[in-house]
This record gives sequence, C-alpha cells and structure tokens, in this order.
Amino acid sequence: MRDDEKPNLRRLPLFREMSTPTFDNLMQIAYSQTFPPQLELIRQGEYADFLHVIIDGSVELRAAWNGHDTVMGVVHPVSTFILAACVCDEPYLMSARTRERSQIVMIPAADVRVALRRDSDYAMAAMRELAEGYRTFVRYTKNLKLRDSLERLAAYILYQSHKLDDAPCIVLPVEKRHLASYLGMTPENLSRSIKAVQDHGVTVRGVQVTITDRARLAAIAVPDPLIDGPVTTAVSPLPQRSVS
Amino acid sequence: MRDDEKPNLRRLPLFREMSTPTFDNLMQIAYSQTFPPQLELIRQGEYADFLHVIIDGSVELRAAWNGHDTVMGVVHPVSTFILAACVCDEPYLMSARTRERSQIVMIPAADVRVALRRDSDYAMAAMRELAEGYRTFVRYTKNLKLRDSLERLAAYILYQSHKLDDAPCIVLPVEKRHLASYLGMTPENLSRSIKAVQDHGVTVRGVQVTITDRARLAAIAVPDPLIDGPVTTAVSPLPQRSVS
DNA sequence: CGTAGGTTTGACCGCCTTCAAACTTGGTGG
DNA sequence: CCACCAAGTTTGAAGGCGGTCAAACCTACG
Repeated sequence: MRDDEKPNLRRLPLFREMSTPTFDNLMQIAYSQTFPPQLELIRQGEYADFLHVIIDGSVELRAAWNGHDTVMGVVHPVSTFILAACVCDEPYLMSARTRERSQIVMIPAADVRVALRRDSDYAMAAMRELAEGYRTFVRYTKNLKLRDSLERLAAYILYQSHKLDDAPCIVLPVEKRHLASYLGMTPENLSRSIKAVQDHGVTVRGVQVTITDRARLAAIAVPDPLIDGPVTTAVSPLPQRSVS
Repeated sequence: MRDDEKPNLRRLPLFREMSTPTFDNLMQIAYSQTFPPQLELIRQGEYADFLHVIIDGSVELRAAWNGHDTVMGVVHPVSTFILAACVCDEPYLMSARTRERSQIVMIPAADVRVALRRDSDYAMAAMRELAEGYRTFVRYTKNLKLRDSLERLAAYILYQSHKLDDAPCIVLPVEKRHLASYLGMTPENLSRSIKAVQDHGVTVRGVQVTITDRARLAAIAVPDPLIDGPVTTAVSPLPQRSVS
C-alpha cells in the first residue's frame, strides 16, 4: 500500500495506540485496494482471511437465510469491520458489499492475531472497538424490538440530523430500498411511513428531508441515547448502588 | 469472597489465562453475593460499577423504552455480563435481573480496567469474550429479522434440544411470558405458535416439549449455524436446568 | 379451599406484507 | 434532443401475521 495512506490508518482508534514497530510490520503486509460498487467483499459463512478497514466509500453489512436477506448495518470511513470474526477465527455471520466505489485496506487476519498477542495496547484498542460494536448491535436490536416502523423512521431522521449538528435539512444517504431493509420494513411500507411522518414535523421530497418541527418529530421518535447513539450531552447523576 | 469459589472463576475463559498475581489481586477486591429472585441487579442508563460474573442461577437481560420493555437475552453460569459497559466506561444499555436465587461475583469495574491495561493475556481473553458477545447479538438480530415467529419458536426448540445432545425431550427453561418476549412476540402469540408447531413434529404439554419428528421440525426452523449458534458450544461445568 | 399470577382461548383490529400496476428517475443510444 | 428502457419508487387493494383486549382456565401456594 502507498505510504500516504498509512497516516489515515494510524489515526484510527484501532491503530492509534499500538507500537510503531507493530504498526509498520502490519502495514508491510497490508494492502490497499479500490473496489467497484455492488461488489461482495465478504460472504457470510466463509472464514475470516482479512481484517477490512474502509478508507473511502461505504460498505453494507447484510445477512441472509433461507432465501431472504436483510441489511444489518452500514460501515463508513474510517473504521474497521468484521473484527469479531478475525479475533474468533470463526466464520463471518454477515456478508459485506460495497455500496459505491470504495477503497479498502486489507490486513491478513492471522497477522492481526499475532499483533494482538504481541502488542497489549493494540489488544486494548481492539477490545474497545469490539465493545463499541457490541453496543451498536444492542442498540440496533432494541430499536427493532421496542419501536414500530414509523417510530424507527422518525428516530432515524432525527439521528441523521443530529449527526450533522442538528441540521434541519438532510439527504438520505442510501437507496430507500436498502434503508427500508435496514429499518426492518419493506420498501412499500417505508414509502407509506415517509408519507405518514410528514404529518409530524417533516417534509420529504425525493431524498431531501427537511425537519420543520423538531419537537413534533421527537414526540414520535422519543429519542433515547440508549438506543439512538452514544451519549453526547448526558445529564447523568453519580452512579448509585441498587442493592445493599 | 470465599476461597472455595475462586477456582470456579479461575476456570472462566475471561480469567483462565490471566497471570496469577493479577487474578489474586482482583479476587481480593471482588466479592460474592447471593441475590433473591426477580431482583434488578442493574438498571439501564446507569454507569458500570461492577463487572458481574454469574456463578449460580440465571439472569435476564432486559431493555426498556417509552413504557415498553423486552427480554434481550439470558445469562447462565458460568459467564460474565455487561463486560462491554465496563470496558467502555459508559452507561448500561440493558437492565439485568435475577430469574431465580442467584449467586453473583462482582468486581469493581475500575479495577477490571486497571487489570486489563496491566495484563495483556487478560485483555486478550476479554477481547474474545466481547467478540463472542458481539456475534451472539448479530445472530439474535438475524433471527428476529429473517425468521417469522413460528420459525423462531421451532428453531428455539431445536436449539434447546441440540444443546442437550439432541435429546428428544426438553423442558422450557423459562416462564413462557419471558420466552415470548425473548423471541419477539406476545405471550398470546407464543401460545398460538406452540399450538401451531405441534403439527410439525413436536408435542408440548405444559413446559414439557417432545420432538417426535426432528426432520419435520427442522423443515420449519431451517436451522443455520450462522443464526442458531456454533455446533461446538461452550463447556458449562454446571448443570443447565435450574427450575426449583 | 381461595386467591393471585400465569396461560390459554376467542374475537377483533391494525400494522405490515404481498401482489400488481402506475409512476418517476437516470442512463443510453438513435 | 428526445425516445426508450431499466431500475427504483410510489400508490392501491387485499390479506395475513401478529397485537390487543377480555374472559376463561389452569397452577402454585398460602
């Protein structure tokens, strides 16, 4: 891989705190590649050959069973995916496909495991990365089990806006069909939910979404940092013991 | 905590490979406690004070939002829970409550974090534990998104049997109301699904479930190791059943 | 026994899916 | 530039899965 790409990787939480020798060692055997859109990088059930790091573009995590398939998540730069399969040396539970032309760095899983054993700072970082991934999935599952589809859509819009500094105007970053699958509904139902949500402080034209009344939208979504994302402005009292 | 409890902990993947000084150090500040049934050990939103290790009994992980709540998982001995919140030093995403009288070892989260930084073998073990937890949740979410409720019930029965060495006869280990919530349905709907599944190679009387035709049941469940769990499951040194 | 909590059953309703068709949208080539 | 096509989206109608509500039925336990 090219030298000018390494700093991007080095900035990642996963690589930031590892020792320089370990990093350089990994980088020597890593290689960077640019893939076309809609390419299946990883197929569920296969074994983990490479840790993937997405540098540019975006990647969709999908799962399939018995003829159905569904979108489980989307990975944006700069972050890693399928770390868990690499650590466990077990089959992928999800497939991964590029949504657009994407640049990806691949590091042989065996070398990652060696580096983990050798560099405890690296292991710590991997642990934090995995813990965050775990929590992301807990939140995703809570969202699916606790909210109905209109509420999920409202929360999604609100959260997309929140990520852009509470911008009132956002653009749906994905094809609606895939967004529907991610949110656990059919494209038709998403279409109807989009129509329905416009009675609650939102106007949608195509992929342009404008929040006209945040409070009304929030009344539907009932946003919750324990579902929608990490706490940024938490007002948490001191930890307290529940039992004596 | 008592000395005779330490070997049980030491056998855990999380503690098996850590250095003896680190282990002894942690054990000095850990303490063991037995809790009554239906006690809320952890409330979602609070911060992680203690890493919990369940030694005996069973614990239910639940999530709540906007007046609803749902069962997200069940933890059996001997394993840890809420490791991710401890590692991240962030609020719990789920609550935990004892299902029965349960013995639990609690280790201050701050000390766990210190030990993680100090002992790289320990960090490696924590990483593997987290990776397994992550994969458990991916599987759970796939189950919810890809199967309908009858298929989920069939797969659940098949998997419970599989864990008991493909025993044809199993006992539902949880109250049906909680099983329904775990499987993502209402108690009423579980009741109907139980009736329906008896046309497909299963007879159910109370909590007694007998598989009369495994192939027919599998035709409904379409079991898949990428959803239902690895064929080679964990070694549980303690008996599984625990209904009094 | 009698009560309380859990389970089952029935009736009804609504969310969501399915199927089908019309309608956009974007890209391509005449 | 426009015609055309393919893919995606929207709309409509119909139906099913699952949820809600209410009552009856266990079952455990005091």
